Amino acid sequence: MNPIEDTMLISYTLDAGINRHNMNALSEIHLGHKTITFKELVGSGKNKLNFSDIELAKATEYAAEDADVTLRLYENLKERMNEEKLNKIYEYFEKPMVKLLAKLEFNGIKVDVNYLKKLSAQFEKKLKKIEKDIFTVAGKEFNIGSPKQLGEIIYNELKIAKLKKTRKGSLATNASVLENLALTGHKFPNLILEWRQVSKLKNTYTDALQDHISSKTKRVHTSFLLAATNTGRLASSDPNLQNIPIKSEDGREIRKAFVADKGNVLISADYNQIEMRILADIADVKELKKAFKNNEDIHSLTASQVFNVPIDKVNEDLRRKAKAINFGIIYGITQYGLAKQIAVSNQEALDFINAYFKKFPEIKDYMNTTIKFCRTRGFVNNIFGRRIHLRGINDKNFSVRSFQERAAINAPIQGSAADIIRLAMIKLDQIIETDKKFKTKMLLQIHDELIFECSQNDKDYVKKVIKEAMISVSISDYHMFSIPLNVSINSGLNWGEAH
DNA sequence: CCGTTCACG
DNA sequence: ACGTACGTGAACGGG
Repeated sequence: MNPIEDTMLISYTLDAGINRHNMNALSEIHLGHKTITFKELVGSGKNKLNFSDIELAKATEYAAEDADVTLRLYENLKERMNEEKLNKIYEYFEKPMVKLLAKLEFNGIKVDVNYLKKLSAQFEKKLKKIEKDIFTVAGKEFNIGSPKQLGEIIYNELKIAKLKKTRKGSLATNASVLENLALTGHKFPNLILEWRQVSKLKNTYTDALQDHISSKTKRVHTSFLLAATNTGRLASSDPNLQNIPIKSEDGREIRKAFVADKGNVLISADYNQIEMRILADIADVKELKKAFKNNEDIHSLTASQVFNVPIDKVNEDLRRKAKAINFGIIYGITQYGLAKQIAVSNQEALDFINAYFKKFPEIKDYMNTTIKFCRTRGFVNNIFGRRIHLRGINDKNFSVRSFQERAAINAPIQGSAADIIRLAMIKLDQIIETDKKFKTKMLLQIHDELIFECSQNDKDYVKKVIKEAMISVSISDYHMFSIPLNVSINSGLNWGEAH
């Protein structure tokens, strides 16, 4: 029995994709009452007061309104939730997360501050060096971090290629544009790309992370947001620990700064290709389901089907392309998107997509059915019955409508994966609270990955239990999976090593 | 405060 | 005829 209720989470369960879920917004929408905001109460800028300095009568009015509005919202939303039969989503997927995430936030994760400082200095040196080269090539000094100034140099001074503009009409200098410019043989674009990467790592990670270390615990404590995404995923902020680098060489170094306490290890447990598995399940894709049951390499299989070559003749390049197609499918593929991603012509991309749908016709059916359903109902469901609303699905603007259609295809897949890992977290939290032999702390969730910390001595048992729990959520009361789940699990003294 | 860019799944 | 692959948050520049 969990007696705590939360209007924000009820609203999220009912209206994800329609509203924001904070009390002020909900009050205006459902009660037609504009609340006193905290900002109005305490002021802003240099006149900003502390809550303790607010006149008692005013503080009372604010606090009483808060309580009144919350109760009225609860009565209002609870009714709708029961009528629409969404109470199970709220009870089983939302409510248990509140206390659980509080524990994750409270636990925090240790970072090696000296190591971060060393990395910062290293990046700084690298930046200075690249900066010098950039100014030499440009023939003058400018703010490399200003896309406006950079665009001027690229298109007006160096005249590397003809103008590319962003949606809003400014000069485009993003990575994909620069990569194309690099093909002209000019060295400038690659210098910028390198500078961008290193400055990103330094500013956003090695420098900023140090400011987030708690002086009390010497650890970093993120905030997990439970009602921020449309799909059921969590989000993380202050700092965001769900986008710590891993893809580049320099980036991976940053993961090593996340360390286990003395005598402990970090454990990382990843669902393998969970979204492709869910696609195979919801779209009932015979070939894919068979492949997952037989533990086959799914991207090689795709390559062999789409490019019509025997599976043992699939080379690295074909596999890479097939992998991009599989990702694209989950995002609601377009020929333009795929063409850009794997650097082929629009026609070739279209041919690949057509070949793909011919081999996996159930996927095309799933897409059509999902969009049709969404057009009439205004929302889609994931495998557990979570609802995601797509407000613009019938918009008369082609671009808006297409965007919503792709989101409608993606939402049940991404959202089912999000709810599967929620179940795993809830299950593991119960084990943590009840199994005296299972001594471990849950630290982070990164969409398809969980990070734990436990004693060196316990790690073998802990890993076994985690893996078993994550894999077995599939045979729960909520949904019978037609495909097995798989989990990779590793441990080490730091996050880089545990991955 | 918005737009651009880029880090992640 | 659209100029997009889905979902996020943070840093920075510039009005």
